[in-house]
Amino acid sequence: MGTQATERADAARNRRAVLDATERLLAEGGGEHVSLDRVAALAGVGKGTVFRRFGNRAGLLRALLEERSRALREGIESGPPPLGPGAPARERLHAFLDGLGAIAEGNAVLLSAHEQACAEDKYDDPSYRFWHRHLRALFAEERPDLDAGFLAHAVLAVFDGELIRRVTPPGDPRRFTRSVQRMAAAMLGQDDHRDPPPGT
Amino acid sequence: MGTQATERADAARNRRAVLDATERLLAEGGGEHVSLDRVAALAGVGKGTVFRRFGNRAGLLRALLEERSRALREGIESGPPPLGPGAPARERLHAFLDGLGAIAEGNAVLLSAHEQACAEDKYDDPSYRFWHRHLRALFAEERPDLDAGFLAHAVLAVFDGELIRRVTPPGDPRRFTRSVQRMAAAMLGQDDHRDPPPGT
DNA sequence: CGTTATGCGGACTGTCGGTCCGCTTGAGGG
DNA sequence: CCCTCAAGCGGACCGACAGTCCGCATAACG
Repeated sequence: MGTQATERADAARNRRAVLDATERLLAEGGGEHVSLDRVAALAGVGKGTVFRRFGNRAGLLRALLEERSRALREGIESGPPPLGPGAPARERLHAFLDGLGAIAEGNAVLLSAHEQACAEDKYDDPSYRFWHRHLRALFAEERPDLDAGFLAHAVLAVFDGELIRRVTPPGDPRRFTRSVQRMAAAMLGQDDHRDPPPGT
Repeated sequence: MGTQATERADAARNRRAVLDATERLLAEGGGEHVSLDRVAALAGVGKGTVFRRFGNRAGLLRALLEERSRALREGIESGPPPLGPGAPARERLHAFLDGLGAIAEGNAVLLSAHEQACAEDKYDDPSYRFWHRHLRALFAEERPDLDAGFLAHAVLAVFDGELIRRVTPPGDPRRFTRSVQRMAAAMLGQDDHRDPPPGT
């Protein structure tokens, strides 16, 4: 990704211009009227260029989303704990949801647009699969008795742009993230972030 | 709903024809190419008729969905326990998810199409709001310490047509429902469907 | 059977995602 | 410095679709 091995200078420039234009349109109007015509016009390139670079509408939005989440992905794979490997599953889960929640809260409109565009092949999206694998592994480690794969889908299902907008009151931008974290904790069991239960 | 106070006979006939045609198109091809042109053609009516009756694409799909879920809704409001009023929250929750899960499993394609069409005003849909209110009340009753409203959204978020298709293996059509029920039980706490905890 | 307003149909419009192909231009070798 | 040529560009073009509109048909009723 990023810059291809051999990418002509103008191609790279256009790539950025298109991405920036998309971002601006998303920020200005509601995400719904981000048509590819408009993106191309605002970026000052032809429509064909957009398609050659990103394949289709979904690809364009996905590229933007991946740009936003690359750091989180790398942090999970090889960063320091508690996000990266090494911390207990509960803490990694908390850290992961904190990071993903922040991205989602800051890009709710982009998220909606992407969901819309991806129709329903979003479950094949590499990013989705990565988050899902990670969550599944964490759940499986902590609660081998539950269906970790399903719980992972359930947690991700809540990352819906419109829902995030609805549950985020003005003046408390991290409320969504906290709700998700508490829900995930509830799924794992009562002992939220306290010591192990007294039953042992 | 149903039949308006004064509805001309041909109007009622067309209404049914359109609904049936939509159903057939949904069943045959994948839900994506259920264009209103096609629905009108198959129903043997003009396009204008479809729009006059249902307002728009989303309205058409919603009408079909409401038809499918009317019985469940009535059962919740005034049917016998455990679905209707009177049973403990845990049991009502289980019964509700059983009913809603059955509808969702049997109408996954319709569900996808509806999500697609509703873009993101699905949270204003009367049906959605009804399910949400019900769930929220049940959660609040059992776990007043958690954010019942958010949990209700989280449970409903999982009712996604494409997800249902993905997690439903051939030969186990109720697997999705069971997964949802177990997840909801986990949200409420360990004592799944057993007797009250020994702490009392 | 006459009257009327309710409902009908399908041509029409505007927009969008996506394709295609002739032209331009960056980049490297002579 | 210029020549070559493929990588890249742009925007005309296409088909499909949601939604509108208005002249016409007909159900309902006395």
